[in-house]
Amino acid sequence: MEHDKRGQADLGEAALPESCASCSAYPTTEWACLSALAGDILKSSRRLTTYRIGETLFHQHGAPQGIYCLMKGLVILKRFDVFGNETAFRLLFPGETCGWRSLFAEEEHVASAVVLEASTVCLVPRAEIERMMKVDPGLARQFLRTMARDPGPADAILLRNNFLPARVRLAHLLLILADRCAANPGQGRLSFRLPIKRKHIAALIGVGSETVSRAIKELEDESLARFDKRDLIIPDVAALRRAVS
Amino acid sequence: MEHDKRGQADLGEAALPESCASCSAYPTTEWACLSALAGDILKSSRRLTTYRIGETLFHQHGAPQGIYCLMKGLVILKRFDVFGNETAFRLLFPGETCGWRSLFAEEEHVASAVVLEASTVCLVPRAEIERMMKVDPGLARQFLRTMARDPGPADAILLRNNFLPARVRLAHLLLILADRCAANPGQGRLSFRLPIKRKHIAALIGVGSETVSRAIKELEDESLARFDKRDLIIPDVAALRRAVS
DNA sequence: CGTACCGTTGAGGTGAGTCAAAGTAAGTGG
DNA sequence: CCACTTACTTTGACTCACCTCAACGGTACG
Repeated sequence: MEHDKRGQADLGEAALPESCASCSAYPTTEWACLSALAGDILKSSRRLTTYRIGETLFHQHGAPQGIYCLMKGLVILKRFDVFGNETAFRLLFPGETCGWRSLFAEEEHVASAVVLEASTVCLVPRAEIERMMKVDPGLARQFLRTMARDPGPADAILLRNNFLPARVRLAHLLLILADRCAANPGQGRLSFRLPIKRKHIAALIGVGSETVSRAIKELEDESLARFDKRDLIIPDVAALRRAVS
Repeated sequence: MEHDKRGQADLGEAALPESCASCSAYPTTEWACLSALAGDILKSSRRLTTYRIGETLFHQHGAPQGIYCLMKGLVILKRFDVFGNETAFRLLFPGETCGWRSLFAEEEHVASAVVLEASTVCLVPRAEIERMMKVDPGLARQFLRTMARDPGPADAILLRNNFLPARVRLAHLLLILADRCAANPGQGRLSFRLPIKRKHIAALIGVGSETVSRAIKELEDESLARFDKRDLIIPDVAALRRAVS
């Protein structure tokens, strides 16, 4: 029952693939279960787009167009409430898809998908998803699994829990990010580069960015982590995990 | 794109139904889409159980047994973290199902389902769900829709938002409950009986129960609501909604 | 008629928000 | 390549919302 490791694919400077099956993101996506027939629908219908930092795949309150498949880059899912507060609840790494929740709910988007790093994204239009599901009923099962495993809601319980102090929530986020970003996610020493800015960390754990600064200092004072700009060293993952549980 | 009204079915003192199709909860469940063939599987495999207050349908960390279909009563989904904090994120009303997330994720339960009112529940075993999905691919689509529309994550953004004061979060919860519990959910005056205790309100909006008491008084001071034990009167729903957005 | 739980109220402490300012990095254009 | 602008990060001082602990009345239930 361990976390699966989607989005670890190293896409490097892969050329734009001719077919989806040859895309480096393909094996970790839901499409990997498709038969050749449905695969052809996918290949011929997907629309490849590149996005620059700050652009959005879709906006809160917009109508769902299809499913977005991140080939390269980094995307954050965030939501603005009526008071102007900004809440982030998910990072999207290469090899992951987004946009499916509102598509299957047949409702407007409740979040915006904002590009944090220059990204290459394929959009699979909704009509073709319908067709593929008819051809391959397994695709629905696959998305059922994806949605059920969506870390968003589960993480929220750790990351946005009012009863947990900011320091602990930050630590949880670091552990989650380590799982994704560290070269060798083990139990001992571990170092990696944070993929996001302080303010995104703040939005993910539901505090102000000043509080993130202070929580970072606390972790450093306890020797649980060392920060140097975006570079992070966790001397002892097990110790960090113990400290927050 | 409005909220659908599952769980409004008035089950009264319905006798235990012979078949699922005649169950008062049936029309609002995912099973409603089943063909006669799959319906037979459902009918012959479901296991009906009655629960008393405080009993649980399933425990956090337990293995998923199947999907629970609430015929009568009230269930709360909550999660305990390592610090002993208790966080509730969903109320289950008659005609709704639960247990599907961990089932489809093939992971252990991340929450416990605790009975708040004496409840009548059918368990549909996982093996039969597999069989029904084979016979009726539409069932997978139906659960996709259910999961995508799960109000839990969406509500969490309103109810457990650190940036919103307790008073506002409480108001949001009242509006959500009004949608479910009020006889005539309209825009003007509205009254209904709260289905849950103060401490459950507290767990749902992520504050202590003392804070709930104080937030209640604040709403009363602003004449946005009047509480008398579990009985609630909202003089002007539109005004309340305006006050929190 | 106890016993236990629930709900309210009070007093006190504190974590984190807010505002403001300074330091630091990252772009931008000449 | 440097001056300049802009965005990001950190730090401090202050305030406040909410947590915690504690006490009390009300209610349910055996």
